[in-house]
Amino acid sequence: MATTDPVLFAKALADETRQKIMTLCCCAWISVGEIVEQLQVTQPTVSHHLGVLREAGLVEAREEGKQTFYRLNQKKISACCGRLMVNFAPQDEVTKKMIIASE
Amino acid sequence: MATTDPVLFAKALADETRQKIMTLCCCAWISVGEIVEQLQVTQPTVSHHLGVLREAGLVEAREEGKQTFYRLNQKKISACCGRLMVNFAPQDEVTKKMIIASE
DNA sequence: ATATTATATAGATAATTGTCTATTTGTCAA
DNA sequence: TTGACAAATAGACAATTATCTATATAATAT
Repeated sequence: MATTDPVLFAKALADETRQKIMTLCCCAWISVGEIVEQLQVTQPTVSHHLGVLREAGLVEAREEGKQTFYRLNQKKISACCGRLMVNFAPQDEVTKKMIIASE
Repeated sequence: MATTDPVLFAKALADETRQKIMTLCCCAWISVGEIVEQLQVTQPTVSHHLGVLREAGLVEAREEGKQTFYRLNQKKISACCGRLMVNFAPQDEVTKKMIIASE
Protein backbone atom coordinates (compact mmCIF):
# COMPACT_ATOMS: atom_id res chain seq x y z
CA MET A 1 0.00 0.00 0.00
CA ALA A 2 1.66 3.22 -1.19
CA THR A 3 1.15 5.79 1.53
CA THR A 4 0.10 9.33 0.81
CA ASP A 5 2.59 12.06 1.69
CA PRO A 6 2.14 12.69 5.43
CA VAL A 7 1.50 16.41 4.99
CA LEU A 8 -1.14 15.81 2.31
CA PHE A 9 -2.70 13.15 4.51
CA ALA A 10 -2.87 15.47 7.52
CA LYS A 11 -4.29 18.31 5.41
CA ALA A 12 -7.05 16.03 4.18
CA LEU A 13 -8.01 15.23 7.77
CA ALA A 14 -7.66 18.79 9.02
CA ASP A 15 -11.26 19.85 8.68
CA GLU A 16 -14.28 19.01 10.78
CA THR A 17 -16.70 18.70 7.87
CA ARG A 18 -14.29 16.37 6.12
CA GLN A 19 -13.96 14.14 9.16
CA LYS A 20 -17.75 13.99 9.39
CA ILE A 21 -17.88 12.92 5.76
CA MET A 22 -15.22 10.32 6.48
CA THR A 23 -17.31 8.92 9.30
CA LEU A 24 -20.33 8.67 7.02
CA CYS A 25 -18.47 6.75 4.32
CA CYS A 26 -16.27 4.74 6.66
CA CYS A 27 -17.80 1.32 6.36
CA ALA A 28 -20.24 1.58 3.49
CA TRP A 29 -20.73 3.06 0.07
CA ILE A 30 -22.75 6.26 0.32
CA SER A 31 -23.95 8.68 -2.35
CA VAL A 32 -23.14 12.38 -2.41
CA GLY A 33 -26.82 13.16 -1.90
CA GLU A 34 -27.01 11.05 1.24
CA ILE A 35 -23.97 12.84 2.65
CA VAL A 36 -25.56 16.23 1.90
CA GLU A 37 -28.73 15.15 3.71
CA GLN A 38 -26.80 14.40 6.89
CA LEU A 39 -24.66 17.52 7.04
CA GLN A 40 -25.41 21.23 7.23
CA VAL A 41 -23.54 22.15 4.08
CA THR A 42 -24.45 22.50 0.41
CA GLN A 43 -23.92 19.87 -2.27
CA PRO A 44 -21.00 21.70 -3.93
CA THR A 45 -19.27 21.95 -0.58
CA VAL A 46 -19.60 18.19 -0.10
CA SER A 47 -18.28 17.61 -3.62
CA HIS A 48 -15.33 19.87 -2.86
CA HIS A 49 -14.45 17.93 0.28
CA LEU A 50 -14.83 14.61 -1.50
CA GLY A 51 -12.40 15.95 -4.09
CA VAL A 52 -9.85 16.70 -1.39
CA LEU A 53 -10.27 13.22 0.07
CA ARG A 54 -9.99 11.69 -3.40
CA GLU A 55 -6.79 13.65 -4.16
CA ALA A 56 -5.28 12.21 -1.00
CA GLY A 57 -6.39 8.72 -1.98
CA LEU A 58 -8.55 8.37 1.11
CA VAL A 59 -11.79 7.54 -0.66
CA GLU A 60 -12.78 5.34 -3.56
CA ALA A 61 -15.55 6.41 -5.93
CA ARG A 62 -18.00 4.25 -7.83
CA GLU A 63 -20.41 5.70 -10.38
CA GLU A 64 -23.83 4.17 -10.77
CA GLY A 65 -26.24 5.90 -13.11
CA LYS A 66 -26.71 9.45 -12.03
CA GLN A 67 -25.20 8.85 -8.66
CA THR A 68 -21.66 8.58 -7.39
CA PHE A 69 -20.95 6.49 -4.35
CA TYR A 70 -17.96 6.99 -2.11
CA ARG A 71 -16.31 4.76 0.41
CA LEU A 72 -13.42 5.34 2.75
CA ASN A 73 -10.19 3.51 1.85
CA GLN A 74 -9.48 2.00 5.24
CA LYS A 75 -6.27 0.29 4.23
CA LYS A 76 -4.82 3.57 3.03
CA ILE A 77 -5.82 5.36 6.21
CA SER A 78 -4.35 2.64 8.36
CA ALA A 79 -1.13 2.75 6.34
CA CYS A 80 -0.86 6.55 6.60
CA CYS A 81 -1.47 6.49 10.35
CA GLY A 82 1.14 3.76 10.64
CA ARG A 83 3.62 5.90 8.80
CA LEU A 84 2.93 8.85 11.11
CA MET A 85 3.57 6.59 14.07
CA VAL A 86 6.83 5.35 12.58
CA ASN A 87 7.89 8.92 11.79
CA PHE A 88 6.86 10.60 15.00
CA ALA A 89 6.52 7.92 17.68
CA PRO A 90 9.17 5.36 16.73
CA GLN A 91 10.10 4.50 20.29
CA ASP A 92 6.55 4.06 21.52
CA GLU A 93 5.60 0.50 22.44
CA VAL A 94 2.30 0.62 20.57
CA THR A 95 4.12 1.75 17.45
CA LYS A 96 6.58 -1.12 17.71
CA LYS A 97 3.77 -3.64 18.06
CA MET A 98 1.92 -2.05 15.16
CA ILE A 99 5.01 -2.38 12.97
CA ILE A 100 5.21 -6.07 13.78
CA ALA A 101 1.47 -6.46 13.16
CA SER A 102 1.76 -4.88 9.73
CA GLU A 103 4.69 -7.04 8.57
CA MET B 1 -3.40 8.97 27.66
CA ALA B 2 -6.09 11.53 26.86
CA THR B 3 -6.12 11.98 23.11
CA THR B 4 -6.32 15.33 21.44
CA ASP B 5 -9.40 16.05 19.36
CA PRO B 6 -8.79 14.39 15.96
CA VAL B 7 -9.37 17.59 14.00
CA LEU B 8 -6.99 19.58 16.20
CA PHE B 9 -4.44 16.79 15.91
CA ALA B 10 -4.68 16.74 12.11
CA LYS B 11 -4.45 20.53 11.90
CA ALA B 12 -1.27 20.45 13.96
CA LEU B 13 0.27 18.01 11.50
CA ALA B 14 -1.03 19.76 8.40
CA ASP B 15 2.02 21.86 7.63
CA GLU B 16 5.35 20.91 6.16
CA THR B 17 7.42 23.18 8.39
CA ARG B 18 5.68 21.78 11.44
CA GLN B 19 6.38 18.21 10.41
CA LYS B 20 10.03 19.13 9.90
CA ILE B 21 10.09 20.56 13.41
CA MET B 22 8.46 17.40 14.70
CA THR B 23 11.18 15.31 13.07
CA LEU B 24 13.86 17.45 14.70
CA CYS B 25 12.42 17.07 18.19
CA CYS B 26 11.21 13.51 17.79
CA CYS B 27 13.68 11.65 19.92
CA ALA B 28 15.60 14.31 21.77
CA TRP B 29 15.25 17.62 23.54
CA ILE B 30 16.18 20.45 21.18
CA SER B 31 16.29 24.21 21.72
CA VAL B 32 14.36 26.72 19.63
CA GLY B 33 17.64 28.12 18.36
CA GLU B 34 18.81 24.76 17.12
CA ILE B 35 15.55 24.28 15.27
CA VAL B 36 15.90 27.71 13.64
CA GLU B 37 19.43 26.82 12.51
CA GLN B 38 18.20 23.76 10.68
CA LEU B 39 15.20 25.29 8.92
CA GLN B 40 14.80 28.14 6.46
CA VAL B 41 12.40 30.13 8.61
CA THR B 42 12.75 32.87 11.21
CA GLN B 43 12.76 32.38 14.96
CA PRO B 44 9.26 33.83 15.49
CA THR B 45 7.92 31.45 12.86
CA VAL B 46 9.43 28.51 14.69
CA SER B 47 7.99 29.78 17.98
CA HIS B 48 4.60 30.09 16.33
CA HIS B 49 4.71 26.49 15.11
CA LEU B 50 5.90 25.23 18.47
CA GLY B 51 2.91 27.02 19.96
CA VAL B 52 0.55 25.16 17.66
CA LEU B 53 2.19 21.85 18.56
CA ARG B 54 2.04 22.72 22.26
CA GLU B 55 -1.68 23.62 22.01
CA ALA B 56 -2.32 20.19 20.55
CA GLY B 57 -0.29 18.58 23.30
CA LEU B 58 2.19 17.11 20.82
CA VAL B 59 5.32 18.57 22.38
CA GLU B 60 6.63 19.02 25.88
CA ALA B 61 8.67 22.10 26.83
CA ARG B 62 11.46 22.42 29.37
CA GLU B 63 13.01 25.77 30.22
CA GLU B 64 16.67 25.92 31.09
CA GLY B 65 18.18 29.33 31.62
CA LYS B 66 17.64 31.47 28.57
CA GLN B 67 16.76 28.53 26.45
CA THR B 68 13.62 26.47 25.99
CA PHE B 69 13.93 22.86 24.93
CA TYR B 70 11.19 20.97 23.20
CA ARG B 71 10.59 17.28 22.73
CA LEU B 72 7.91 15.41 20.84
CA ASN B 73 5.34 13.61 22.99
CA GLN B 74 5.50 10.24 21.29
CA LYS B 75 2.88 8.58 23.48
CA LYS B 76 0.37 11.28 22.61
CA ILE B 77 1.09 10.98 18.92
CA SER B 78 0.78 7.25 19.01
CA ALA B 79 -2.51 7.54 20.88
CA CYS B 80 -3.91 10.10 18.43
CA CYS B 81 -2.92 7.99 15.44
CA GLY B 82 -4.50 5.00 17.11
CA ARG B 83 -7.72 6.91 17.55
CA LEU B 84 -7.74 7.91 13.88
CA MET B 85 -7.32 4.26 12.96
CA VAL B 86 -10.17 3.23 15.23
CA ASN B 87 -12.37 6.01 13.82
CA PHE B 88 -11.58 5.63 10.17
CA ALA B 89 -10.13 2.15 9.62
CA PRO B 90 -11.94 0.01 12.19
CA GLN B 91 -12.15 -3.06 10.00
CA ASP B 92 -8.53 -3.01 8.90
CA GLU B 93 -6.42 -5.87 10.23
CA VAL B 94 -3.54 -3.63 11.26
CA THR B 95 -5.96 -1.50 13.24
CA LYS B 96 -7.33 -4.52 15.06
CA LYS B 97 -3.85 -5.69 15.98
CA MET B 98 -2.94 -2.17 17.09
CA ILE B 99 -5.97 -2.07 19.38
CA ILE B 100 -4.88 -5.32 20.98
CA ALA B 101 -1.31 -4.02 21.29
CA SER B 102 -2.49 -0.90 23.09
CA GLU B 103 -4.67 -2.73 25.62
C1' DA C 1 -36.70 15.95 -27.57
C1' DT C 2 -37.39 17.81 -23.17
C1' DA C 3 -37.56 17.91 -18.30
C1' DT C 4 -35.70 16.24 -14.13
C1' DT C 5 -32.29 14.63 -11.14
C1' DA C 6 -27.37 13.92 -9.38
C1' DT C 7 -22.93 15.49 -9.29
C1' DA C 8 -19.04 18.34 -10.67
C1' DT C 9 -16.99 22.69 -11.79
C1' DA C 10 -16.32 27.84 -11.90
C1' DG C 11 -15.94 31.91 -9.61
C1' DA C 12 -16.58 35.00 -5.58
C1' DT C 13 -15.97 35.92 -0.77
C1' DA C 14 -14.71 35.55 3.97
C1' DA C 15 -12.06 33.11 7.40
C1' DT C 16 -7.92 30.87 8.56
C1' DT C 17 -3.21 30.48 8.66
C1' DG C 18 1.93 30.80 7.63
C1' DT C 19 5.35 34.08 7.40
C1' DC C 20 7.69 38.22 8.22
C1' DT C 21 9.49 42.54 11.00
C1' DA C 22 9.42 44.85 15.27
C1' DT C 23 9.11 44.60 20.02
C1' DT C 24 8.76 42.60 24.66
C1' DT C 25 10.10 39.50 28.25
C1' DG C 26 13.22 36.95 30.78
C1' DT C 27 17.97 35.18 31.85
C1' DC C 28 22.77 35.48 32.32
C1' DA C 29 27.47 37.77 32.25
C1' DA C 30 30.53 41.64 32.72
C1' DT D 1 23.07 47.92 36.28
C1' DT D 2 23.95 47.43 31.77
C1' DG D 3 24.49 44.73 27.68
C1' DA D 4 23.84 40.54 25.19
C1' DC D 5 21.35 36.68 24.15
C1' DA D 6 17.07 33.40 23.70
C1' DA D 7 12.43 32.97 23.09
C1' DA D 8 7.67 34.72 22.99
C1' DT D 9 4.31 38.00 21.51
C1' DA D 10 2.07 41.63 18.55
C1' DG D 11 0.73 43.15 14.33
C1' DA D 12 0.80 43.24 9.22
C1' DC D 13 0.39 40.87 4.99
C1' DA D 14 -0.12 37.24 1.61
C1' DA D 15 -1.48 32.60 0.57
C1' DT D 16 -4.63 29.01 1.37
C1' DT D 17 -8.99 27.23 2.02
C1' DA D 18 -14.03 26.50 3.31
C1' DT D 19 -18.17 28.00 1.88
C1' DC D 20 -21.61 29.84 -1.03
C1' DT D 21 -24.34 30.81 -5.63
C1' DA D 22 -24.55 29.95 -10.37
C1' DT D 23 -23.76 26.98 -14.04
C1' DA D 24 -22.22 22.89 -16.67
C1' DT D 25 -22.33 17.97 -17.46
C1' DA D 26 -24.29 13.62 -17.59
C1' DA D 27 -27.88 10.18 -16.90
C1' DT D 28 -32.66 8.92 -16.67
C1' DA D 29 -37.68 9.46 -17.31
C1' DT D 30 -41.63 11.32 -19.67
